[in-house]
Amino acid sequence: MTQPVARTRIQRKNIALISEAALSVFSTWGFRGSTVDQIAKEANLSKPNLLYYFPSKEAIHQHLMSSLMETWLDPLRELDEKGEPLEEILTYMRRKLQMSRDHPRESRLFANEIVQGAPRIHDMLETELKELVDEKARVIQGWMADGRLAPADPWHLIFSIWSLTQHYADFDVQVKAVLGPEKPDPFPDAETYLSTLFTRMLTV
Amino acid sequence: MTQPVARTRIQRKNIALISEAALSVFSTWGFRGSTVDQIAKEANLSKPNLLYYFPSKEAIHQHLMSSLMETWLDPLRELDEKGEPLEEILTYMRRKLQMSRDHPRESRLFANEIVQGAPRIHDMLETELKELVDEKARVIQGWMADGRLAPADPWHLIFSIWSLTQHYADFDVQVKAVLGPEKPDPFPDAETYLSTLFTRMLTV
DNA sequence: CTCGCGTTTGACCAAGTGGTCAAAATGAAG
DNA sequence: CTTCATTTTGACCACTTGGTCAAACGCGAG
Repeated sequence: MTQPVARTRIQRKNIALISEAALSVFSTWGFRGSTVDQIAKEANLSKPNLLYYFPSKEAIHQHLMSSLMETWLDPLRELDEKGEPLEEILTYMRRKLQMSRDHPRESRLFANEIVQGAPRIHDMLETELKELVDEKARVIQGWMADGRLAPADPWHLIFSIWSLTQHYADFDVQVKAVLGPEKPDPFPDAETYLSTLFTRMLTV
Repeated sequence: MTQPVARTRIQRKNIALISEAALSVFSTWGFRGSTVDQIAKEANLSKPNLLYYFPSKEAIHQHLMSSLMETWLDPLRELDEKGEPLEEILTYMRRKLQMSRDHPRESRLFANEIVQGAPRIHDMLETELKELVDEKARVIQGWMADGRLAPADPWHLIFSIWSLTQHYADFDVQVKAVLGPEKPDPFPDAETYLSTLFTRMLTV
């Protein structure tokens, strides 16, 4: 399944260049709205040269998606059954918010893909993602059953963390337009607001 | 500014047909990912015939966006200073959730546009949208100052209502994939969850 | 019935699309 | 400094794209 990683220095460098460029382009225009020329130009490579490293536009996108799915799910994986429940969930929320701040392009790449029906990652959602969410939802359910968190649907709780945190990356233009130029960085306020929200929601 | 409305029966019918088709196509593929051919086929018109009613792909998109922006903001406009605060906000949330259920394509159309940097509606966001949000945020701020709602940043409160409700339209594929086939309609649970969330958040 | 205006269309175009290929340039190992 | 595999490129291709246009169609008022 997994191909042997790039050997030569040049290969490593160019594959990294292409990934970077493709991330920018795909996250801005979506798959169908992006062109190989755009990606090549952004990576400072000629189009045939780019296609020497990846056989097709599809392949670039697949490469990006699978290498990103890993890191994207990491924060949820770290949610620890043995930790203090509220603190675990607040930490998860903060990690996700941090990712929206530090990796907005990655967030938008997923957003684009999913809004447009996730044709290229639908399987991953139904297997890998579903299994992880189900597992963690049951952990949260356990905490609630033990009276350590106020009761609520744990699946929708997870959805709400995703939607609230990713909103600040995916809809960043809208957030900035509404808050205006005197509030160029919404993240500090967002963190305060979201901490309050989930604390009030989950405190017994 | 506003063109005289369609005169003949045929014009009305075809403009409606095109709008319908364009909504489906644009909301699924984004602006750059959509083609005039697709829209024409979806509307059962030939491409030149479609371009007889709208001068360009851009024009169709603009027409859609401006006629939608209206209805999209209506629920927020109805938030009434004189009403019972918590009830007003819960009603707003429910209306937005209802729109996600009943008009997911409209929601995705906006999502696509904004995720991709809102190049065609940026002005509207900074003027029309910002003014409305500022106005309503100050109303909410007043309620909080009067001790009728628990304190919280009203702008981020509005963002959170948007993000949470639209999530069920925009990321519907993901939600359905995670919940699995035995839970084909997430909306009833979503409404319960969100009602609880905002009640706990805002009750003094 | 027929005339004119609104409507529809097939054929067409230039530009852009994803992708190929043979040939040229370049690097690293001996 | 040679040699050979790796890397890079210009030219090219078939197809799709947004958009045009002249000609044909058809509906309703007189």
